[in-house]
Amino acid sequence: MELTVTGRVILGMLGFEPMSGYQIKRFVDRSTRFFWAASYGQIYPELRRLAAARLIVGTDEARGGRRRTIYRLTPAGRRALRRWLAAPTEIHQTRDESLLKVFFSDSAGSRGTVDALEAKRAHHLQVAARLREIEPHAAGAPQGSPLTALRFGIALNDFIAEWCEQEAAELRGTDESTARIGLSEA
Amino acid sequence: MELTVTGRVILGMLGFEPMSGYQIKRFVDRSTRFFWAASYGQIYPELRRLAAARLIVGTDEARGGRRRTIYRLTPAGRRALRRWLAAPTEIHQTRDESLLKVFFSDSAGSRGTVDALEAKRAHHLQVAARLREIEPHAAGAPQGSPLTALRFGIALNDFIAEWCEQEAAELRGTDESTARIGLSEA
DNA sequence: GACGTCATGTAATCGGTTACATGATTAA
DNA sequence: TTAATCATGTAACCGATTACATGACGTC
Repeated sequence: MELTVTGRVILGMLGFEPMSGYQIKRFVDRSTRFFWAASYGQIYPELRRLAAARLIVGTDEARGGRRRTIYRLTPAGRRALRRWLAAPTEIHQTRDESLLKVFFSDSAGSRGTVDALEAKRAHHLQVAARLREIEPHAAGAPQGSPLTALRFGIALNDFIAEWCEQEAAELRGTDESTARIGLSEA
Repeated sequence: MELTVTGRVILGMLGFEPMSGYQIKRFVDRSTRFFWAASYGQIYPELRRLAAARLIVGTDEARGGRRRTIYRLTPAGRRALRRWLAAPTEIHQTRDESLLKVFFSDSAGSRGTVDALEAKRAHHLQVAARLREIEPHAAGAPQGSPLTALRFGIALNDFIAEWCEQEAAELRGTDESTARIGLSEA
């Protein structure tokens, strides 16, 4: 029984506490979304697969006329979660379109790279700000390892923004100096 | 005519110089692969679509008995490339399984987070080393904006490795002190 | 009554990978 | 002659997103 990473995310979420599919989706949207998103179209079918594999069990806990299924880890599910956490991570493909634009930015003329770096910087500043909005002291705020991941996200986005800024400044500097000695592009 | 990002990558590659599908694949494997991969199963069909949209043209340039189609940008293709580079970037979803493990690492016991951070650190050290292997002074080595992207990759992976190391050290410290006063987990 | 939220689900589609097939050329 | 590389392609599959449908509850 091979699990998808999204399946493991669900196990991880249920490791915090029993939840419905809807609650998992909300939780993901407020936390892992920044480094691992999930949609209903993944979550509900995956919950069924996990239940079929006896890694989780769902109990009907309707609220009034609203049906609701709360899922919780089985002992086997908790073992699977621990096994995944202990196993070497094999998926590492990244997709960063803004870096792609930096890579190709020579095709956009002499100011291309500086523009691409500034756009990338703006994006990461925005993400860092949004991550900072996640109150670290309110009730329901991240603690323990989720907090570590949050702090990582903030540090990472700050770093990227700063790197882009410095690099852009440097490129603007060399651009100016080549302009001064008459070597700049038209 | 909406292009996929992989389609733009192909345009970007052909912006450097005319190439065959095979050469594009090799180029990608040595460069953008770290932040945007592409397989033959994407490249060849995409080349056809781009040719059908008149953004690139292919000319038969067989070498001996080996057939070969070299593609180059049309003026419209170059315009599309520049338009993409100038447009705001809309795709920003990241997938980082090793960070996911940090996020959930409380479920792996008291040493979980430290272990997850160390695993993440090891991975990024490895990537940084591989990026450094890309010789910056040999012929065919990255220059201009590709070099900027390479230096970004190195700086980024160095930063992540260092952050993980410091965080792990700090956590080990607090873990020890709680152990000393008798508050550690079994 | 309308809107927002709780709650569950599915069908169509998409972007992408994997695995395979074919065949020529070159170097060991 | 064998292996590596050049070169092009496709079919099956997979994970994931999008868009839609359904319906109950709370509140303005």
